[in-house]
Amino acid sequence: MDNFELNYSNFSHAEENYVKTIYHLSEKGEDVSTTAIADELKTKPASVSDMIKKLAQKKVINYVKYKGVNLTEEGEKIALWIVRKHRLWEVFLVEKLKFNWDEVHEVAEQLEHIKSKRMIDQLEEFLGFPKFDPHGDPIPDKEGKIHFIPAKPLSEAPIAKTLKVVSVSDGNPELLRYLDKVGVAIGSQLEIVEKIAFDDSIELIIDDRDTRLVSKIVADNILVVD
Amino acid sequence: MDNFELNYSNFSHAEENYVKTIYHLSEKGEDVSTTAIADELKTKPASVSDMIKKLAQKKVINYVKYKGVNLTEEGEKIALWIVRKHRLWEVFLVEKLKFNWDEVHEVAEQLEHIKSKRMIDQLEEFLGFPKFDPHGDPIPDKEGKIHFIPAKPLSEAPIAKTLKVVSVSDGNPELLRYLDKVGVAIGSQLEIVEKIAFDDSIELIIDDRDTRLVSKIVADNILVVD
DNA sequence: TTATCTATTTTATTAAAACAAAAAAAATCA
DNA sequence: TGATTTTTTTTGTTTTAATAAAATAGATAA
Repeated sequence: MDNFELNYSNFSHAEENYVKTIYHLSEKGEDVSTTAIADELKTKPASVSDMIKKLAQKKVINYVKYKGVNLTEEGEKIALWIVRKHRLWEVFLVEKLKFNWDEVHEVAEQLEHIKSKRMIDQLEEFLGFPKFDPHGDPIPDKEGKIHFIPAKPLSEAPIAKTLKVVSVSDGNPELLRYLDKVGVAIGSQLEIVEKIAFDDSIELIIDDRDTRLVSKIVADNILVVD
Repeated sequence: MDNFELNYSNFSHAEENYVKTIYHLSEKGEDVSTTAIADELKTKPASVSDMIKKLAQKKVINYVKYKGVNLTEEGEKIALWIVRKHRLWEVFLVEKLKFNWDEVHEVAEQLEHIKSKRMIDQLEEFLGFPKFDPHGDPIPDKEGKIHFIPAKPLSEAPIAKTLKVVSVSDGNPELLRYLDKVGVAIGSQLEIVEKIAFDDSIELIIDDRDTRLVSKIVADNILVVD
């Protein structure tokens, strides 16, 4: 409580990455499998099995052999603390250092491991207490609270309604550059004209101007509200 | 030349710390001993012996058994690149995040290992191309050039002359807090009134106002020009 | 100049995090 | 259900960076 980070300074770089990955993978609610973690971290299931045991001992995950893992309350706190750092640094890179939104992820992956609660709280103030990162993802506050926007993927949104883009998947720079090209940004207005049943691609109007066809995979990675 | 950092991304955290330490220890000109490195890095001579061999293989140091080490040209470039990062981050922490000069070292030690030339060059621009860090140490430019000010320790400065503080040793937070208390900062004017031969302490006037007695060890860590 | 002391290096271990190969459990399919 | 496939775990190695203890080189002193 007092010093949010002191408690977490026993965690190595690698451990932090596992906790963060498990956090992201369990956003769907289910237990996370060994292979899912291995794929995400570009490592092998054997390595994951090992690390999982260690993290279970440290009480940051619940682990039942062969059944997958999920974060404990403590584990979630740690994950949110890392996510907070990651997203605040992303804002800094875009707002202050003129990075494009497709260029920040890799550097933020490094910066998120810097240990200094003081620095992050000051950074947040310096940035004017932003609520979202450059991709529209919410930034946990200093107590680790995070406010989710109830958005859905464009691929599941209703037809012929005015939609607003609230966030896009941040992991893939190519997607972000593609969105730049077609003029989709956070806050853009979209309207679905037609869903092509054959391949689930979507024809839409962007900001009442351009008509575009986007593939299902693109539509999956754009979150909208109506 | 093109990407200053890409060439250096083969270096681990630990290796970078060794190179940086050897750089600082060899500022006096002589070869650096195994024990000196071990003391500085709070590790054991046996560990240093191991690492030294690896760094010599990587051609960043010249190493003759039992005779100590010094940096090659390549090694010096790497050291200067790390120093550049460290000092720019220190400026950021003080100027933008309101850290005091005694609070920045530890965090900068972490930040200096972040690999992104782009970020550092942008950071430098964002900070207005500062030439010195908060302790008065010069910041290497993007080509790794560094401009030393020909200063000497207060303990070796002449008596009864107007002196200007150009830098102070950054490693010790307690010294920095002490200097805050007695009103010595970068740019302060000092005049030595008397050198006490018995213990080499120095009586001086600070900014034409306060008279103070400082110990030799303090005077060793304040660099001045006249 | 030999003996002693100190600094350095070598050797053998340890811990973290990874991997491949083998073994075991769970899931799927026929 | 039983057989096969897939997933997960175990076992045994590897690499990096550290350590302690032992061996050796260099410096110092008698």
